[in-house]
Amino acid sequence: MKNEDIDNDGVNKEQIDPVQLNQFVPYRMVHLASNISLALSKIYKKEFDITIPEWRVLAQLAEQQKLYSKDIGAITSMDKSKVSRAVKALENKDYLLRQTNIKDNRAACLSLTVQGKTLYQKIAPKALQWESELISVLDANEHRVLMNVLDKLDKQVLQVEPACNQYDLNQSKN
Amino acid sequence: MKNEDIDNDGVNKEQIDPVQLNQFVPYRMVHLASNISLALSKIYKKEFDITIPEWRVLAQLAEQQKLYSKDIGAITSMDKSKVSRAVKALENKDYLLRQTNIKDNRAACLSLTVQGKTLYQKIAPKALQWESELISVLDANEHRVLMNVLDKLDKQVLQVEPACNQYDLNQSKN
DNA sequence: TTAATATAGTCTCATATGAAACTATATTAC
DNA sequence: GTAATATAGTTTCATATGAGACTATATTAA
Repeated sequence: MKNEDIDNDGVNKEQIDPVQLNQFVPYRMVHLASNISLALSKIYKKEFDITIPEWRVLAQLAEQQKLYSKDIGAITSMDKSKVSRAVKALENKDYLLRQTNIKDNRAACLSLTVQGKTLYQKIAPKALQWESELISVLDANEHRVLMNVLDKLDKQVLQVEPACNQYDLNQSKN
Repeated sequence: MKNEDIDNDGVNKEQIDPVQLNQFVPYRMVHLASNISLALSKIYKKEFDITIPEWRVLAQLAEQQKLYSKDIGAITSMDKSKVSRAVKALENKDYLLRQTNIKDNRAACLSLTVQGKTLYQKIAPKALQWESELISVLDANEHRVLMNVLDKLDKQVLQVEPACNQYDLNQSKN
């Protein structure tokens, strides 16, 4: 044990590292993402009256032309409820067309209407412009490292989680 | 105009850059943060039965000893409703003590109980261990750049947003 | 002192969410 | 063919959220 200091509540101090939230990567990532999400959602909402899930569906369909809800969920990492709601909302606004698959009546092939494509063409430049202003404070190296780090952490976050649920992590500490 | 291709819906293609979500920093950050948040919240919930807002309050009070709700909100970037709920929950579980400020009856000085400090000492090593496993895939340089990038983007995200709300960004494109 | 304003924190309300139940359809096993 | 199982997508339900109304208290202006 590092030292024997006991504070006036009888709790041993300095025994453990304090978690400084400001240097704690999970907090920093979640906090930044929340601000990014908030800023973009305001733009999407105010200027185009769509939500972020709707925007993701729109962007995927603009890129891929035709997709099933299932595929959109897989590509955008949104669960099927979220996709279902976003698709329904876009359809109600006439941005999206469903065509039931003749081979499988459960699934509907989704594509954008002309209005949907037009909307996308209005939003996409703003989204890219917003992103470019955001990352304008990074130099080329920082941007490159960031994208690489995001790739690595995306993979690693899926590896770390189950370990924590199944084993006592402190075992590996001693 | 780059070219004159018109697709069969009459929509001009290749006129605009497509937004590839996988290279779109906002999407990547939000997606990663969501997975991080989900993984950590499962651990906090399963092993300690607390939420992420409660964890943040706990961590701040462990670091600072005594704080007002207002300060915790400011430090952790949580709105007052969220702080209020987290404080109430921690108090109900006897992890936190409120002492009304004699000088100002509106505010309560918050501190951790012995149980609260003990809980923190159990969670903190797990949280740090989880983080260290997460970032174990980064080398020293990547980690350093990441922290620096997070600092820069934290500041910049607050700068970019209002501009988008007030001006047409496309103006600066031409 | 009294009125007007500001502040700390709680509560209400409308909305967003994921998990899981559910419907309808398709596929597989027999 | 029929039963059992799997799948696509919707809906329900319980929970988490932020905005803003609200309560109680404090401060400032007159």
